[in-house]
Amino acid sequence: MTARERILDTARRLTIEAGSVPSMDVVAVAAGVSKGGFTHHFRTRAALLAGLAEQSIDSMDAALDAAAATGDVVRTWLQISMAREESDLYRALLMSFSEGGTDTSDLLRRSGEASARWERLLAEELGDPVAGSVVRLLGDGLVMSALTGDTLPSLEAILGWLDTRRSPERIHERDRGQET
Amino acid sequence: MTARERILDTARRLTIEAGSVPSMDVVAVAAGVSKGGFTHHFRTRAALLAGLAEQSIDSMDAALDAAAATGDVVRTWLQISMAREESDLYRALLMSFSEGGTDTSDLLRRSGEASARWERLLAEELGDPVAGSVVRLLGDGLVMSALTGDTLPSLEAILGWLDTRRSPERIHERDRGQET
DNA sequence: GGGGAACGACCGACTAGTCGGTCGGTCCTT
DNA sequence: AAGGACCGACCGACTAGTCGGTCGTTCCCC
Repeated sequence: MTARERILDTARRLTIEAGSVPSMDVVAVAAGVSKGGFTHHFRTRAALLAGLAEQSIDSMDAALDAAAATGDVVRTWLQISMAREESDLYRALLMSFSEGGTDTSDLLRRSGEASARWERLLAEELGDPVAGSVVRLLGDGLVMSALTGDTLPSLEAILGWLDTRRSPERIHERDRGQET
Repeated sequence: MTARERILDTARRLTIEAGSVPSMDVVAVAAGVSKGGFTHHFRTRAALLAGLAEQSIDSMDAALDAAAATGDVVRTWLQISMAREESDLYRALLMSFSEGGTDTSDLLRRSGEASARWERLLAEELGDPVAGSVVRLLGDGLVMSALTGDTLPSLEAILGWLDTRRSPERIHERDRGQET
């Protein structure tokens, strides 16, 4: 495991634990690397944020692309959005992006592009652009409200509510599962 | 207008403009008050955040309570969630709450209680607890995703999508408007 | 009713610490 | 010996919070 990977993994873990991306010094110490060693791999804080974001977006892309093959995009999207770790990381990253100071405009842009990509997958599976937007926003809402520790409805309850929204033939198609 | 109100209003404006709650010094200068005068009214940063949160939650409570009288809770909730200023302020506040350091646990608690209150109003109007949760989360998602500047569906599109989800007699009831 | 004590509002310099970032240097590999 | 990986002391900007002090007002007692 290279030092860069070690730094990135440590930063990810600390971010999830703390709820916000820690300072460069803290990450460096926790990763067992000197300040100089840290800046050798991540010249600026924005570079660290970009690394974390790339890691996160890539894994989400992979999960949703795989789910698209079996018609499970909606379930996967909501499932990941409800996962504690993913929520904390994603929220902390978005928070850091809007911190004043370091230029994070292209991070926000890339994050927005990823959201649009995922929304497209959702819309395709649901056969309705508005439904795609709604479910995508629903996931973002799950991430957001995990912060205040609200009691959330179960994944199955949400999926059930969504299913009654769909036309009968689509429900039937879904019930047949992955045999298509 | 008292100095305290001036500080609070200035902090609110700067927060919306910057996307995050500015430092105490910045707020003090912008409000035309000295550092000492500032701390006289807000002893700690957490006190400032609490002031902003109270202001925000109170206005939301007032709007939704008024909407409940005319059966417009869902529309009002989504409308406010889509409003630029409200989104920016609400997001910035939640972000500040999870900043490490100052004790903001009761701020998060109060925010969570407010969310639960609003979700109850939504569920009552929709006649379904799961639908109430979903719409509440939808609003949170709108707030969240306003950060990345995504193109959002129109309010009418979302309301239309939600209406087809409701049972026929309820749609009819809604179409008759406020005459009940 | 006049003098002084007490009060709250406000001031601004100061502290102690954290932050992101820089830089000259060392070590190890090829 | 050359270059990438890594080291750690250092810098300046900024942060939240403290503290001693200055006003104008009010209230009380003689």
